[in-house]
Amino acid sequence: MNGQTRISWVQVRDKIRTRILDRVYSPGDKLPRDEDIAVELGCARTTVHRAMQDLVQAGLVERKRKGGTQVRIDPLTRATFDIPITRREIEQRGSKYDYQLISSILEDPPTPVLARLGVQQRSLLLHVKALHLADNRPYIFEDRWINTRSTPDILSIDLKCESANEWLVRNKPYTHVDVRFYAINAEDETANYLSTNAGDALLVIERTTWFAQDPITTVQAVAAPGYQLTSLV
Amino acid sequence: MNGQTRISWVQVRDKIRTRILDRVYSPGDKLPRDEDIAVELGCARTTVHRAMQDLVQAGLVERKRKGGTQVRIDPLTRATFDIPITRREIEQRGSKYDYQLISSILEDPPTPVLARLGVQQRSLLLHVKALHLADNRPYIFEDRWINTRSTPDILSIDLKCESANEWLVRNKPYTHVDVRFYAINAEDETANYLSTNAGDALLVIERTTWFAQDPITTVQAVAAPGYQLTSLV
DNA sequence: AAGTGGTCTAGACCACAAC
DNA sequence: TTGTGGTCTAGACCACTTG
Repeated sequence: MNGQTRISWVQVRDKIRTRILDRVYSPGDKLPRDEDIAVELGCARTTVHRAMQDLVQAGLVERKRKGGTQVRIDPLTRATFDIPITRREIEQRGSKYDYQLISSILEDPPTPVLARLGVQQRSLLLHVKALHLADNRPYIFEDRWINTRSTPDILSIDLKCESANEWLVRNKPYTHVDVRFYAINAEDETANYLSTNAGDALLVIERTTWFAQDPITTVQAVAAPGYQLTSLV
Repeated sequence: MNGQTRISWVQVRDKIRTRILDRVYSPGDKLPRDEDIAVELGCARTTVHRAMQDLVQAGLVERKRKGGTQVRIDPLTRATFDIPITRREIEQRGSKYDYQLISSILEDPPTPVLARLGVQQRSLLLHVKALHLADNRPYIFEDRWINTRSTPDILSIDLKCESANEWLVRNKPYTHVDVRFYAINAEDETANYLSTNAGDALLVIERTTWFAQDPITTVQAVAAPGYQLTSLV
C-alpha cells in the first residue's frame, strides 16, 4: 500500500462509538485488540489507535497495556469550558465593552487568599477591584490579588486604562491553573457594584495561577445575576 | 533508522512550551514549520505533530494548513470537569452515600423545560425529584424530567431503590450533552430538602442529553451550600 | 500555484501489567 | 514470561489556505 488512504480515524471512531452506543460492546466489555479491529476495518493499527485516543478522552473507554480496551462501566460526562479574557467574552457576544477600576491597594491579604495561593509567609499583595461592563451594564466584578514578588511590573501599569485581567493574560504566562465554580450571596458592596440586591445568588469563577511553584495571582470573578457558564459543544 | 527512538513527543511538547513561556516565541509569533523543528530536534515530523496536537488542545497555539503554527494572542484558560454519577462522587470522597426518592410524577412540563429539551409539542414527561446524601447530610437535590417517549423503560423502574441518575447513565447512552452552571437563590422547597435557608445561594449543574435528535432527559442538580466544582489538574 | 499541516501505512521497538 | 497498548520512523498523499 503506497500511502493510500482507505478509512479515516474519524470513521473508525464513529464505528466503534456506534457499537458501544448500540451495546454491541456493553459497559465493562473488553473490545478486540487494536490489531484485530484494524484488520477487520482494513486499516493500519495506528489509525485504530488514533480513534481510541479520542474515545479515551471522551471518557467512553479505558485502555491499559496488556489489559486491552474496556468500555467504561460508569460513563462520565466530561465538559470543557473556555474562560477567555472578559473583554473578549463580551465583545464576542456582540456587546460594547467597558471597564472601571474600583481600587488598587497594596495590602496584607487575609488568610483564605494566602491559602489559595499556597503561601505561608505574609507579604504585601496588590489588591485590585474592578468592574467589567457589557452594553453599560455590570457584567463581572473582579476581586483580584497579585503577587508583587513574582510580578513586580504590575506596579508600573496604569490599571485605570488596562485591566489587570488583560495585562496578566498577555504578559504573565503561567504553567499551572486552578479553576473552581461556586455560588455566593451578594454582599452589600458586591451587590452595589453589580447593580443588584444584597443576598442575590451570584456565580463565582475563581482562578489561581502559578509559574512553576511561584504564585502569580488569584481572582474571584463574580458574575452578574443570570450569568450562565456553558460547555463547549 | 530502524524504528529507534530518539526523543519523545512529550519532550518535544515541553521544549516548545518552554520556548513559548520564555517568550522565545511570543504571542502572535509564527513558529517554524513542523519539518524544521523535527530536523532541529532530531525526530520525525510525526512526533512534532503529536506534540503540537497537545499544545493546540491546551489552547496555547493555533494551527492552519499553509498558515503554519501561531502562538495564541489571547491565551485562554481551558478547564475540564468530570461530572460522575453522584453516588460515585460521594463515595470517592470517602463518604457514605444515601439516596431518597422524593416524588415521581407523570406531568405536563413547564415551557422552560420544553425549551431545554428543544421540543415544541407538549407531552407527558416523568418528573422526578430526589435527594442524594453524603454522611447523612443533604448533598445534591436533583430535579429531573425524563422523556418517556424515548425512554419508556424508566416507567418500570423502581426509583425508590435505584436513582434515575444512575439508571440513566448505565442504561441510556447519549450522543450529545449540554452542561451549564449557574447560581440560584434557594426556594422554600429546595431549602427544605437541602436543610438550609430560603434565599441561600446554591450552585446548579444543569445537564440535558440527547440521542441523535431525540431528547432523553434534563436535570438540575442543586448542590448544598459550600459545594465547589473544581477543574481537573 | 504552492506551501503547510493532517493523515495513513508498514514496520519496529518499548513499557507496562497480567498471568 | 508474554500479550497488549504506546510510540517512533520514513515516506507518501491529501486538503486547506494563502499569495
